[in-house]
Amino acid sequence: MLVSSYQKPKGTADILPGETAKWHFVEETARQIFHDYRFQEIRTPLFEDYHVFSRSSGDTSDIVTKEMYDFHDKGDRHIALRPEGTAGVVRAYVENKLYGPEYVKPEKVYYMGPMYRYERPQSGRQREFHQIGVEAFGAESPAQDVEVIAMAMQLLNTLGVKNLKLVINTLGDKESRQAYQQALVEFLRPHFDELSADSQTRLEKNPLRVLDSKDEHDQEIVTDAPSILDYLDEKSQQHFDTVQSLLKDLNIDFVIDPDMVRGLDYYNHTIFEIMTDSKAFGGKMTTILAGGRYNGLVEQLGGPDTPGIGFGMGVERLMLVMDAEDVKVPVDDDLEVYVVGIGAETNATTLEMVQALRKEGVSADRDYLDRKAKGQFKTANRLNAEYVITIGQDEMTNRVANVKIMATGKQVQVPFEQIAQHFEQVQQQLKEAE
RNA sequence: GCGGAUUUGGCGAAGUGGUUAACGCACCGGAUUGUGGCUCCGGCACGCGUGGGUUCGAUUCCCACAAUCCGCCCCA
Repeated sequence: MLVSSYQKPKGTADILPGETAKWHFVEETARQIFHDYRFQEIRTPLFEDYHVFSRSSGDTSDIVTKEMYDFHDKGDRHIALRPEGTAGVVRAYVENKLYGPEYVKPEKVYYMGPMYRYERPQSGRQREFHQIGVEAFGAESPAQDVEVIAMAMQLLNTLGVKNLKLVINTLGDKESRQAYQQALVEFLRPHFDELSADSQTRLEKNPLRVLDSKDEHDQEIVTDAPSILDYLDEKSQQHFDTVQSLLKDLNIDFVIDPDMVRGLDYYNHTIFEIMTDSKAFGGKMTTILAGGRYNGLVEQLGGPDTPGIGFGMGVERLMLVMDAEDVKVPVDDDLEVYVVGIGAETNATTLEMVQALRKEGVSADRDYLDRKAKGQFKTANRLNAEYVITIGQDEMTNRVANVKIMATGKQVQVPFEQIAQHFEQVQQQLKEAE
């Protein structure tokens, strides 16, 4: 036997035929729900100019500084595989001038596909992974925030994920955020020496990140830190209040976590995460979907001042949860008819038979390995065939085949023509004869 | 980037410094020259992650590397 020396790249995964049904289920469910909310699909490149991500995500974010899967191509262009979906979509929105007056606003789009981050693989984390996400451009209204959140909740509910916890926060507008950041730095600076090394760095580069430090002592210090909620200007406060009241109107439960921040720098106003304590992650609260508002990002990437909001969901993580909760995925791999041919002379006839059945819309298959009748029946049984049609010398002569109902073992003779043209009638007759 | 564990056939899993690497499952064939189950019989690793080293001899000892899994950081 030839020993394969090839292995998939670290952190990637093959999605095999047995698993794709689950992917179809997730993707089709998402498409259907997005359709109902009037979001349309957008497809953008898997790679972009490096700066599309570095400028949008923030030069100090971890994604840019250590997780970007980037390289220089033969034309010495600095390319990066997309680490997340929003930046590329915004770039496409701007480049194709989807903000133009001929488009109905808001522009609502969704995407699904692979994302890339250069990091150590572990449970629920790969270098190539998949996200399903949405973006809505052009609406500043809190109702748009709530629509996006409600759609996310409906998606996860429909997919059978239990124990969902919606956590929201606001970062306010630019001014509010700056005022808060200043207050936070002033509060933290006296504690600088007590902070963990990581948080000391964060204080320099992105002070808000100190808030969600995992370090216990950091957490103690942060307990008394000022809250963003006390630094919102009137407009920001009003936006956040309206988001909350609309969520209540829709009976969507949520909690506010004023310490929640985001890994990407472009967010402002409403940010949210949907978490679950599924046993897939050892019962610890884990985020499977996250998003927020990013007013200003479109402008940052060269477009007109345009508000936006969206979310991204990690598909592999979602599926770990679905597995743990034993979500039943509809599988559509049932075989209706297996055609058994006996003897090499039946080769053409059995092929014609399966083709005729397929043209009727019946799923049909046959043997391709020159197996004997017994072997073919075993295969039909393994494939869970509903019917087996047997064709041998006599059948070819008389143009009448044996049709066997595998569940009962009952077998009847049916003319070729009837099978090839009206298999549905054959099925009907067999059922009535039961 | 740091730390831990693991790596024997398609899958699970024994095992030993020395002629043919258990066993189970799955699969293939036969008993039944045209019919699914059971049973019985037979077949199925030029090979024990990769590369070196020690040795008369290595899957078994040593070293390096890789991959996988898990944790930290961070995140979906």
